[in-house]
Amino acid sequence: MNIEEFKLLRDSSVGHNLIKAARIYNEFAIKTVKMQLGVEALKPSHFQCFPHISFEGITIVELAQKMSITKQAVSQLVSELIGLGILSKRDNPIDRRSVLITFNAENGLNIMEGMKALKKLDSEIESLFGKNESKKFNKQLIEVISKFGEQD
Amino acid sequence: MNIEEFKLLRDSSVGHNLIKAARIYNEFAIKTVKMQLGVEALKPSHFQCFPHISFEGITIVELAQKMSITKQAVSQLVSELIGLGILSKRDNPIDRRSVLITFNAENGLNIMEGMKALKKLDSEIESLFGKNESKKFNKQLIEVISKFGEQD
DNA sequence: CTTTGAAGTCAAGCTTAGTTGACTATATAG
DNA sequence: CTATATAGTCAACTAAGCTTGACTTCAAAG
Repeated sequence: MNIEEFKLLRDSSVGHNLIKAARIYNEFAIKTVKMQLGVEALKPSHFQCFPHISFEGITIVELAQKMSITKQAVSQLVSELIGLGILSKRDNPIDRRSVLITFNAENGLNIMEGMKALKKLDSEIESLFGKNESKKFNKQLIEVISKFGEQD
Repeated sequence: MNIEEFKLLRDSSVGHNLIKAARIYNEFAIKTVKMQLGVEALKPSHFQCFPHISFEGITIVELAQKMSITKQAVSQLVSELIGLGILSKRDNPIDRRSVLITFNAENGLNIMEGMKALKKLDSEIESLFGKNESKKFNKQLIEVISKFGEQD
């Protein structure tokens, strides 16, 4: 392999662009949602919780399993998010040791604004590519996930 | 927005899949290159150096600028990579304060094996999508980067 | 009703990936 | 020749994002 080959490889790598695109998109998304929620203290790690929080509620231990981190770490993240008014906790009627974590209903409007902001980002990708191409792009991402992924 | 809408949004988000695909691909790539290089001590942060290292050589300060971190941090990373036999240092003939960092020529074979392993991953994406679709996918990633990115 | 275990919390410590400040050696402008 | 600036290194510190271990409270099996 000579220098030119190396440069070509380095600059044309799909993998490299995949990682770079994700990093840039993620930074943009965090900035956008923070602005929409008006919560400057929101950290990247907080975002990892959201996809697993349902309106029915989820326990700390279940959340920890889904996020593949310890329940102690989750406990910390959740208490921060409750402090920020984003999540809330209620007793689990069928097991008084555990609690059910949900989005904070009183602050529901803000959450929805945040979700809408994310949706808007998604639709910006859609308008960038066109609807059909955007769907195909998404399908390709899912293929990459199942090709190289083990869990989830 | 009701529960079903929320779930749909959460699971179909292109952005979410972009981030997930990149994370999974990255983990897989690091594992693969580590195996090929036979260097268990290689850390994710080390990978950030490679795209900026040319065969002509680059100084610590230049590398720091490209990576957008301090020269002190780069100095640390580079000395680790030299310790691992991956990079090497030579005097800069036109400025004796600085050094030129290159890939280690004596260990060149291994580096090329690592590069080939990465290239193989790329070609696995290509064979997953087909050549034309793969090119389009790459072009779309570049569009995302320029849409949401500021620097680079 | 006792033992065993699971849910959650508190506190301490760890790793990664940096930053900041002080220093040495060399370059360069005047 | 001197003053100032730049390249690199060393060491100490910081922040994020965890883990580990000890503890309390409740559940559930015998």
